[in-house]
Amino acid sequence: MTTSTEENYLKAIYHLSTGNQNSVLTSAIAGSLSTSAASVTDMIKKLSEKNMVEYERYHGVKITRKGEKVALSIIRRHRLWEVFLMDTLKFKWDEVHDLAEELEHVSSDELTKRLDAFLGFPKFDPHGDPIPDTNGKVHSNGQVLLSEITKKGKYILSGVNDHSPSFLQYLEKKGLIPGSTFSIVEMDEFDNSMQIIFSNKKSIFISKEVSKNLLVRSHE
Amino acid sequence: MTTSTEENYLKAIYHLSTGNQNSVLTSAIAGSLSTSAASVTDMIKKLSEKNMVEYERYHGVKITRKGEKVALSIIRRHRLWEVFLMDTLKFKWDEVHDLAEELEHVSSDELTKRLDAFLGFPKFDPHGDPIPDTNGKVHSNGQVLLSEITKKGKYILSGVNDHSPSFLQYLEKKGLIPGSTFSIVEMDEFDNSMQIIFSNKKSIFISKEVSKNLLVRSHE
DNA sequence: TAAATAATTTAGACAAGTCTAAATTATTTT
DNA sequence: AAAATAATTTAGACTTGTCTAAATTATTTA
Repeated sequence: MTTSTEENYLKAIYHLSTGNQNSVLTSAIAGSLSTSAASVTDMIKKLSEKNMVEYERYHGVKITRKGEKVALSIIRRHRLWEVFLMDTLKFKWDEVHDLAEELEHVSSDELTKRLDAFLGFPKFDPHGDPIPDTNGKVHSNGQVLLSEITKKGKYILSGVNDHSPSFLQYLEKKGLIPGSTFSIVEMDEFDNSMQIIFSNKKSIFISKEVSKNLLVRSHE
Repeated sequence: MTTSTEENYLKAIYHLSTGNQNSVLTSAIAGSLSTSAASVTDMIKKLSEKNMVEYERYHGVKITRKGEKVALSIIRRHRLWEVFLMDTLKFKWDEVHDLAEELEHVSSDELTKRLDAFLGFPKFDPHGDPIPDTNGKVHSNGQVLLSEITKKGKYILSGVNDHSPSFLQYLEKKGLIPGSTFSIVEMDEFDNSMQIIFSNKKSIFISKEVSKNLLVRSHE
């Protein structure tokens, strides 16, 4: 089986892999998990032994299908618990991430199955991120990073990539909540900032720092 | 703070203490946690450093008020999760113990508080055991071990001390579910077995092995 | 009460996961 | 393409929790 620690490494590697065809570098994993590069190297060897990742010395790792399945099952649990914490226990969206981080490691497929049923088989978590299904498939959902978008138009905020309370509180203050729709008014080539306008005519500026953590879908 | 392992030791020591004024012996803890006496000695020293137990070499430990508070807060979480698993997720009563054993270590007082409110502030878990309140008080509830009872009469099954699936399944088969009422018909001095009869006239024998794991209250 | 037995503790080792500092390999700069 | 810099790995150590085997202390038996 997998330990909680292994699961956290696999999640991090999975997240760093998406959108990105290349190998995931040791330093990226270390940064993401706030640990040392040396520790990452040790764990990578262990995961490689278990065929969860393909490891090439000095060149990072690629997650295997087996490792990806483990990662997706943890992400599935995480997002279901987030729905539970918000919908059932009425936590706020910036409070659920850390708790879900603990609950996701309770290892019972039956529990996950029943929780899913109780919640009414939700397809997205409170941050708008899709919940992988039992077979480890994600409804990719046409999501793109706002920072990658090149043409103006109407978009809907469908998810976030940074789940820290401070970021979520910032978004809320600005009116950027999953499901909110807006149009891009202007994009600045130099600093990659953009100006957007909501349906209520309120307009705000968004820096690259922010837009690279926002997932959006085209709206009509 | 306390680790999951420390919490499990404190729970075990607390349970072994109740009803029993004496010190808890190393071997009893080792038996209860299926670990070696040597490991118990090591952990006891650590808990003693933290003033969770009073330790006297070769003579076992007594739990302190501080240690007891930690134990009761874990037991509170455990029993609330059991209620959640049965009432909300529809697990059977012999399936909830092991899951609650994992969930109880998720450390958030806010989570416990909201779970409690969501469940409607239950006072007993599905096995009939009382749920300690936030201040670490247990409504002792007049419970006595069936094996300690000396006079015949009517009793109500209010809890169990063995939460293993096999024991619970055995009880269910015999009709012994929390809340069931029965009268003691006969008590055998030699092997400490007894015969009881339910209100529906069905009668069964109960061995000492079983009665020492059943908690009852006098019924009128 | 002395000998035998049982319980407990100590000593030394191991596994998982972590760290810092030093050595190695890649990459970038000039 | 060699030198400088950056990234990665190795070496060795530490912590938590565990174990077995040996030594010590308590308890029981005769």
